Amino acid sequence: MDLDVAVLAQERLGFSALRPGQEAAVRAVAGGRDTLAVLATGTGKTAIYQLAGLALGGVTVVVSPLVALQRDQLRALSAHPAGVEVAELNASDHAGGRMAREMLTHNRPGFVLLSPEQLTHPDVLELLAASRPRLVAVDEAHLVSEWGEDFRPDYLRLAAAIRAMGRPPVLALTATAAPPVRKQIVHRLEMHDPEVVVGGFDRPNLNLAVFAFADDDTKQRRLLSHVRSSRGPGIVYVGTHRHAEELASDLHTAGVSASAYHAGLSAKERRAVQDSFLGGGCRVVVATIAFGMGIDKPDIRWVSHAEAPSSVDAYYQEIGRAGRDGDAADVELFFRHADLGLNRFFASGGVTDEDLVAVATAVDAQHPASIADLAKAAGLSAARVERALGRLTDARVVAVGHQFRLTTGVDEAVTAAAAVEHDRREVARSRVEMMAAYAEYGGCRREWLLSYFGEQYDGPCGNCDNDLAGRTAAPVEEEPFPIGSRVTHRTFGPGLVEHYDGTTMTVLFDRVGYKELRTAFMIHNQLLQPEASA
DNA sequence: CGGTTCATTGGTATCAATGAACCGGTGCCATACT
Repeated sequence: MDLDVAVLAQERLGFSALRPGQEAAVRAVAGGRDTLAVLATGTGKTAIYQLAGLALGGVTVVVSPLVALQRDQLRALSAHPAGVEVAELNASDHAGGRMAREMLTHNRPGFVLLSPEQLTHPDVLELLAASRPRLVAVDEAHLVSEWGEDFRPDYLRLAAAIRAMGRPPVLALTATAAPPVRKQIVHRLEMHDPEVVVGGFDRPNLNLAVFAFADDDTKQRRLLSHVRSSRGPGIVYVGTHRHAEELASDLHTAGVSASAYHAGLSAKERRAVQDSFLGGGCRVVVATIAFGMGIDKPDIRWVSHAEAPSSVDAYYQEIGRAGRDGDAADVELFFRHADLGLNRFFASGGVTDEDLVAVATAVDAQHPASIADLAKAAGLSAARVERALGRLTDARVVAVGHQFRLTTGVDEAVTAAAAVEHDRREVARSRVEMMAAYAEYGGCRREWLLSYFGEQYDGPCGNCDNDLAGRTAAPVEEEPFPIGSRVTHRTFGPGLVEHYDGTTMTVLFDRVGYKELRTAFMIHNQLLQPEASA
């Protein structure tokens, strides 16, 4: 398909230039291909689905995680007179819902913004299916992987909803996704032979540093004085509501303009903190992971972490909010090994074999039509049923149509789903351990982070703490397999060589996640082999 | 996993010490009340 994306952008949206990643992604989608675009914030991801939608014509369905984001996007889309309609569809805006319904019933071209939950309403899905959408765009697509498992399970049912809409091309968009997250997105959205566009992860203006502590009191004191002497707007990420309140209050006492932000606050309070931070009234926000998505403040000068987040992916997402204006910004991790306990706890929670048996049996015997029916039949809470159903869906042993059905026998389904759950837990735990590996790394931190995201970079970068102190990673003794090559381990199975550090190597295994291995041991005992090419 | 809270204990006044139990992050949505 010979589509002049630049001309389309100019004529319909008034854009004079497109970024390289944007053009490649639009071209692929407009040509009818499923596309995963991993592009840095600020690349204009909205423009990608907007242009692709205009090129394909008809209705574009945009799945977006937060009502607040939908509203921002609605504004952005309406700002350019592209000659099509834009409407949101959610529980909090009846007028918007009416607009969307009207647009769909009368078959008018345009964009419909909604949450994954909306697609579980049969009437909404029917309405969308009847309009034969030409494109489904999934924004913040890493959430398919991060939130689908236990928090917002309807992310796991997107594939079924997309099938019900006639399976138009799927465009998944995200700023941060390491290889296993990309794989998970492709798997769960059932993307066929997708075009994968990956832009650069490098953020050269971020100065990376880690301060390590054994003792919590010392860490808290150092953090407090660090923030007191900081300059310009900044964010401190903490692990719990309680810490957010305490630190904000301590800072306030010390004369720093600081506010806490977490999901325990009322919508009104959260709004006030956010507005004050954006407007410059409040200089420091002490926040849990609730804060950040949709916050587009270019001059955030620093981001500090009082506790390590649950993965390097989450860490990179959070520090990525600093220095969007391109000026230097300081990014500091106050690390204590014991703090990983909370993350290990969050990573270990999951689905028991008993739950899988109960749910699989109920699906097989009754072909329930809804989660509520299924919960009643299995004798479990809806939340537990959702989680178990998620593993069965991941294992591809349950079919979702008007009713839930197993595609195999009960025993086989349970075995397959239990294997999925086992691997999921291993991967989640290994992701927590990678956070410690980053904190304890002795060489160029920027090089380490970029290799985590599969990007080649040769340090020193000269602006991380290790480089500035003249520290270097232990020399790599041997490098038997090239970085980025596929290998097979006798027990861990196939994986990707990520990194070498002194006498160890890091491999990302498909089934069990990240492992740090003794390089010499692997070779001597022939535990690792290059993967036989297919 | 690790911290905080709360009840029990001991030995007879208060309270320190011990250990068990509990809790911890993200947001859609619907429904039932003012």
